Amino acid sequence: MAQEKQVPDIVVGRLPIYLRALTFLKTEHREITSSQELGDRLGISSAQIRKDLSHFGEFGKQGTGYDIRHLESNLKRILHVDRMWDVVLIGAGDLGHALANYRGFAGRGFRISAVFDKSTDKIGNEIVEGLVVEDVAKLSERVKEVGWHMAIVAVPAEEAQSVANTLMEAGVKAILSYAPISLMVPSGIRVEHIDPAVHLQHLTYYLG
Amino acid sequence: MAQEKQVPDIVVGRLPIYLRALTFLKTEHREITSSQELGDRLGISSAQIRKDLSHFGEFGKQGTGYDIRHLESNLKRILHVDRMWDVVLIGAGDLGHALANYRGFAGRGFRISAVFDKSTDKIGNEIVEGLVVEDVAKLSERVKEVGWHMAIVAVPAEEAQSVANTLMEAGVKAILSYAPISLMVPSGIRVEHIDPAVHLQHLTYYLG
DNA sequence: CGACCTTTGTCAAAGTTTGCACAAAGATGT
DNA sequence: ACATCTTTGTGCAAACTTTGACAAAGGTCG
Repeated sequence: MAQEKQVPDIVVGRLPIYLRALTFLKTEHREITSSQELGDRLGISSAQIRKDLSHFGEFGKQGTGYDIRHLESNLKRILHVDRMWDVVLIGAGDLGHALANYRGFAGRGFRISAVFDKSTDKIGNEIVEGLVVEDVAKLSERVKEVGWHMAIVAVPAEEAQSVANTLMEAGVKAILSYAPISLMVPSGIRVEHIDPAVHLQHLTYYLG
Repeated sequence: MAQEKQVPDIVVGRLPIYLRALTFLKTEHREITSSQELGDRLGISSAQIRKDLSHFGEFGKQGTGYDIRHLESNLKRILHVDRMWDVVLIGAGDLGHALANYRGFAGRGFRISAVFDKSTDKIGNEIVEGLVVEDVAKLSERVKEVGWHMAIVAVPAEEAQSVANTLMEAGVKAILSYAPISLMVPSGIRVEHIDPAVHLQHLTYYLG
């Protein structure tokens, strides 16, 4: 039943979680797992995991479960992270710094390949080995020249929409935004938002 | 219909987004808005916004819309951010640094009130004015003493589960984790995960 | 070999979430 | 004062998502 119909976005959103769990199991030198075990670890029902995976093919073996490396490589293929994506980062503040230095991207398909900021204090600085902060005024030009498809926005709320507009106009198709506003984008462009205060507020609701 | 039945978690999860949008409208010196306008800005249908809010009471006025300050203060009350929450941060790496320095928490109900790390290089450093990194070995003791209810975990994957266990054992009820693993927690404890690679992989699915 | 155990992939049912559509209430403008 | 416009809150139906259950397939072990 490989992708006859469009796969629900909510299912797609769980695949990276499954992939992460498989990579973790590998660090424990495990070779085989089951929907039951994955579900227990992730707090998801085993039926849901089987159903989700069934949208893309048959990866398991009855009576045994899933070969971890096999399922992992299939999920990487499905998510298109069986290649390396160059990502452009806008914002070289504390957060931009943390992202540029984050060691976790490489093993999961991503490389921060350029950093932009508007502050003259930061432009020209080598934020991390081999990565010099460029002037955001050159952003549009450089995106068109290099052809990046993905960007991470780590600028203050006031600047985020205008940076996003520049990126989209220059051809970027997917944005991960850390700015505490909801970016408005036309259909065809995909955005994900990360805002720690939103998550904390979701938690406090239940703290009564 | 104020909270007769339990409100779905998916609805609760949208409230902080609504709250953020209202705060943003205030920066534009707006006083009134409508479900239509909010929906357009957030990419959510107006009916959904009205329905979500109706779980908690009636906040709008027919023919007019919503008074921004009135709805904002109600949402703050509902989410329990009409007070300040002290949050303990574990991990004083680049990310911990960015979080400790983040100016955005204060206006939204949160204050990082202590930082812990295991590295002797970091313990004793003043990570930000008035906030000295403490030894994670003292974490349990200090949490029990002070009684924090919320924590942010910004340590490497290998240490995250054990830090979370310490926190829960010491009485923490809600955790925001930046570690790239799914924390296993008993029911009664709430966890939210932030993992940029997960979001990026969700995006690459659609980049074909 | 055969009995028994495990686990997948899938169907149908149950449960949840969203969106339409509209009455009621309030605004606006002549 | 009235017609017209706007916008809420909600009942209902449609769409979507999750779960339970099970046949089929494969493994284990005496």
